[in-house]
Parts: sequence; structure tokens; C-alpha cells
Amino acid sequence: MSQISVLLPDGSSRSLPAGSTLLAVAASIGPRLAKAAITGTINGAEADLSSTVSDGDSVALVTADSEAGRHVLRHSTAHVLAQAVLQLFPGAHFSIGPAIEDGFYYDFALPGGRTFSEEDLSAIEARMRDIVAADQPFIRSEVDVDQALSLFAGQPYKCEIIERVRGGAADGADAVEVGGGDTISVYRNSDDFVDLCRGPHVPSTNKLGHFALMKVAGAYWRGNEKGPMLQRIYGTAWESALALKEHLTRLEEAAKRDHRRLATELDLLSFPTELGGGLAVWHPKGAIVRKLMEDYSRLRHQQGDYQFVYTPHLANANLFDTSGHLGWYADGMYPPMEMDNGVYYMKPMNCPMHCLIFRSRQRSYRELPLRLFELGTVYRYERAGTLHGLLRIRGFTQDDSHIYCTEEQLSDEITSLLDFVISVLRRFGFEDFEFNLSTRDPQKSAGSDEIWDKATVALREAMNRHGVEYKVKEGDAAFYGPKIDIDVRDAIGRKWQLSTIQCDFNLPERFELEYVGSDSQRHRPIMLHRALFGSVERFFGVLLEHYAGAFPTWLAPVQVRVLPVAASHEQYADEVVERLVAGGYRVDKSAADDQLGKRIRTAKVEKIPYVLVVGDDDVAAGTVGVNPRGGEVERGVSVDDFIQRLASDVAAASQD
RNA sequence: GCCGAGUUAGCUCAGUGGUAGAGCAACCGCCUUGUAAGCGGUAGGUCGUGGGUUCAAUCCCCACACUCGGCUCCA
Repeated sequence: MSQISVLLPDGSSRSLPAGSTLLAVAASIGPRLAKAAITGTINGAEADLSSTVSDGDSVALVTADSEAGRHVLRHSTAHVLAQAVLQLFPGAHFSIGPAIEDGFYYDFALPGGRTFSEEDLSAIEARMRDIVAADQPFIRSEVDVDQALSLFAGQPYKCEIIERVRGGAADGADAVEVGGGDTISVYRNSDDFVDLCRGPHVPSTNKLGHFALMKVAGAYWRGNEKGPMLQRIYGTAWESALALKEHLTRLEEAAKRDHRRLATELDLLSFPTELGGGLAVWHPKGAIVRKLMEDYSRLRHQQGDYQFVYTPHLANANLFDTSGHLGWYADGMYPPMEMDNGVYYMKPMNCPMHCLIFRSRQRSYRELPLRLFELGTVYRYERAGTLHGLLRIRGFTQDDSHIYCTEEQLSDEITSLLDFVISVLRRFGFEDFEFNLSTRDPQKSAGSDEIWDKATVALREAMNRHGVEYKVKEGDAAFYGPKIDIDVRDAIGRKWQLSTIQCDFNLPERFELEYVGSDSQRHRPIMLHRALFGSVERFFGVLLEHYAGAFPTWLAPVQVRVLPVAASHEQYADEVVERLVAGGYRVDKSAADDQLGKRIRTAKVEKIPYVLVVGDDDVAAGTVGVNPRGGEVERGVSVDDFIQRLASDVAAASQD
């Protein structure tokens, strides 16, 4: 038998008999790898371990503890889920089941419109474990469209996917199922279960097992809300029991940070039913944090040469006709209010009003860039099922600015805005930023191609000049222009979209905005929409989760709590409180009605940055015992020293 | 808006076709406390709202509101 040679990732080559499989390559490297490998790549293309390699191929093996490996595990586990469901629910239809971040899902339609219950999930999971224990191989084969249609007769969703392959329209989720090309690949696990799939898959179900079914939810077939609603089962799968456990622990930790839970526990705000969905009331402790955030924002805008404006919450429908909002987004606006002199709407955005301010008198090029800033409260009629705590809300306040500038100023303005955004967000403890450029969706946009191109180029140029890397989201722009969205990573690595910088050639045209140039001629300004927090409410929610409720000292609702050890120390405690309050700090006292340990615990649960304990020693020496959040207790600190420490703590986090 | 699950004391949650319970919190006592829950007592609920079934509904049915998990949407 002739020998072939394959190239390994480390640059070495290995000689094997012709017709060897990827698994044989793994085995030739070592028995441990042969056991750990679940798939591989041949010349960069993903492949099953059973694939044969050819002379000169570059090959690599994929183990379960890599991102690619986990992806395969999850996809294979999704197949096991489908098999279990088809066995337990005769007549069930299955549609698609991809791997997703941390897990997988599979969509089904049950006979008679039945839905899955929690108990069903346990039964399905048990059946899945049987399938894993049965050590079923994943056997790949390729068929043509007609063979595929007969193989999946009685499975309308599968047949629809296959038909789309015939029509050459397979893409996205379909491609995951069938791959590209004329032939269709299928994977068979047993006599009664075969699924469309591009693969690759683990060689056998015994490579799986560290999974859990998480929840069941409705999902539209092909994501089309006019199409049928399927039943989606979500699961998670990992390479080891430990990795699975760690994932579940991470979920628990994230749940503890849930801003809705923290908002209630820390008495920050609430969503009274009487108020209506998606509307919040801010309690004193939430309101002070919000005020500090807003104060900081105002300070930075003032320093950044922005001009403050105020505009009303209501406007005549004519305004939103002019702006185009009624044309494009009437569905997202609160319904009209009929009044004797016309129809009024709650404002969904501040920009039309800022345009009116620009237009209120003649403008000179010497005034540009003109930066109008407002903490402007807007109302959007978000659909009932989309509301989500502070993150998706119907009444909210934008730290909104509209910048009017000349075409020549555009690039500089955007470049400096990028600095401004990053600088402000850093003050709130964010360090990781990701930039996205959203481009035009021809179906949902106003304005000419030329204008859009110009705006898109300006945004690209600015990011290139600034040296930030960015991703492009095709067709994700607002109707009036392309935008840069800025995502941040929070303390536990979750991604949040916060800031936005949007280029708009459209509104200046609609409002016929003009300035007088140095040539004495009238010109049309360009407009930038931008928000840093986005929505103050949403940003507050993100901050709550980011800090897990433990606001840094400069933002904490209560910065210091003074605890007299016993009633005899109350007077001294009051003196300490008075001194701190006089210094401008937010301080309170917990009287000696309860035992000290109890009061310390309460303060810790409230996540107060500093707990000061004062007793006999302190009264005698003019000191305090300092118990900082997350730090070591220190006795006998002079009040002056503590104030100094507090001042530097507050300053460190808030100064630029 | 769609699919599913929920809504019981301020909070977290038990519970039953015969008008309700715990822990924490609150309040009142006792304790006089040195770094994460001292002890005892009291009060607190039209069981989300409105209809219906029933001798009887917090429980079963319907509608609505709100919440949660997704889907869709997000200027």
C-alpha cells in the first residue's frame, strides 16, 4: 500500500497509508488525541473524523475543549434532541437546529399545535441520555434533491429547505442544515433518525453528554412573524461536566446582577402596574444616582462646547410629517391626540425640535459646528412583548445631541466624537469598546444613493483616522442615514450596545436648514445625531448590572454609614456624620437599636462603600473604625484621614 | 404583536373548591452591643382586575392588565 504525507498545524508532516482517515491521523499522533478529537479540518475545511485524507493535505484536529469543538458538540447534541423529540412525540415535525453561543436549539411543530411543558423537557432530556448511552454513530451520506425529498417525506419543513436548495436559495440557517452545492448531505444516527446537515459531527453520540435543556419558547418559522410559530427548545452543551457546571454558575451569577432584581432590592426604582407597561418611577436612591450621572454628562458636554436646549414632550403632527417620522415610524409612536387646533403626538425623538431651534434664525458658518444638547425625554410605543426592565422601556431620556456642521467639518467632528464617547464611558468603568458601522437598507431608507454614499464614507474615514477597528452591519442603518454604534463589554464580559453616532443628510433637507457661508451664499448643513448613554434609563440598568449594584463611591446613593457601637456613642456618631455631610458627602447613621453585627450586615447588603464603626476608643481619640466595601477593617483612623481617603476615592473615579 | 409560563403580606416564596401560611423587612418591647443575621411580641393580604361556572372560587373557565423566557421589532 502506498504512503501519503499530510501536513500538521505545527509544520511537521506525517506519513500514513493511502486512504487513511482523519481519525487515523489523530491516532498516529497519539492515543489521547485519538480519543479527544471530535472533528478536524482538511485544508481549512471542517470535516468528520471519518473523512479520508489525501497526499499533501494540511490537516488539523479539533478537540471538544476548543471553540470550534464546542460548536460541533452543540450541533451534534441538537441532533440528539431532535431524535428524542421525534421518538417521544410521534407526528412531530422538525425544522432547524443550529449551535448558538453557549448552546443550541431545535425548532419543532407538534401535532395538533401541542406545546412542550416543563415535564416534557425532563422526559426529552432522559431520552437524550439514552441515545448518548446507545453510542450511535453519526454517519454522513450525500443524496440528490429527489432522494432527500423521499427521505424526509412527511416533514414539511425539511422538504421546504430541500426545495430551496433546488431553487438555489439556500442561505443562512438553511446552509447550516444542508451546506451549499447541488448535493445534500445528511447524517444518520439510527434506522429511524436521519437529519439534513452540513456537518461535521462528532463520530458518535458517546462523545456527548454534558448538556442540559434550558427552556422552551416560541419562534417563528424562518423568523417571519407572519409565518407559523414553532416550539423552540434551547439547550446548553459543554466538553465536560465541570465546564457545564461553570456555565450554569455563570448564569446564576448573571441572574444575581439582574438590574430588575437589584433595583427592587436596593430600592432604586419600580414599575408600578398602575403606571402602565414600560414606565418607571425613580425612588430617591435611584434618582440620586441618575442625577449624578446626568450631572456628569452635563459637565462634560459643557466642557465640550455643547449648547443646552430644552424642548417639549408633545408636538403637532405636522412636525413629524416634516421630519418623516410619521411616514417611517408611526407604528412605534404613541397614538395621536386630537386637539381643537390639530393632532398631536408624544415625541419619539428630539431631532425635529432641535432642527426648529437651528432654523429659528439665520445661521452663519461661523456658528458651526453647532452642537445642541438635551437630556430629552421621548416616548415610543414598544410592542408589549418586547418590554424588558429598564433595557427596553416606553418612556426614556436620551442624552441627545444634534450637531450641525459643514461637509468639510464632518470627518473631524466624528473623529473627535469618538474620543469624547470613549472618554465619557471610561468614567463609568467600561474599558472594552467595539465599533459597528451600519449601512443602508434600501427597503427602509430615505434619500439618494449619493447622499448615503457620502455619509457612509465620512463615517468610515473618521474611524480609519481614529484608528479604531470596526465591523460592518449591512442594512442596519436608521432610515435617515448610516451610523456608528459602540458596544461595551461589562464586568462579566457581556456586550451592551450603548452609544450611537448617526450621520444625517436627510433631515436638514426636510427642514430646509441653511447657513450662510463665507461666500455669502446659502448652504445646507450636515447633521449628526449622537447619544453616549443612549437612554439614561437603559444606561443606568447596564451600570447596575456592570457594578452588580455596588456603585463606585462617586455614584453610590449612600457613600458612608456611621454605626455607633452603643447608645452612648450616638452623639459622637452624629458629630462624625455632620462633618462628612458638611464635606458634601452622602452619609447616614444606623442607631444602636440592633446589634452591631446586624447593622454591619445590613449596610453590606445595601452595598454601601464605607461603614464607619465608632465606640469608646473612637470617642476618646477622635477616630473611626473604617470597614470599606470589599476591603479590610481598620481601627483608629482619624476622621481627617478618613475624609482625605474618601475624597481621593471619589475623585479617582470621577475626574477626567 | 406572536408562543409559553406567571401574578398570594413591603420583599422572597409555600399552599388549598369550604374566605390563607413561612422567612426576611416593618412596628413594639427586652438586650447595651467593636465588625455580615441576639430574643420575644404585634401588625400586615378583596390571593393582579373584571366577568362566568358552583351551595361555595385565591384555586376551575373566559377576558383584560402587568411581569418573566423567547420570537418578531427597536427611528
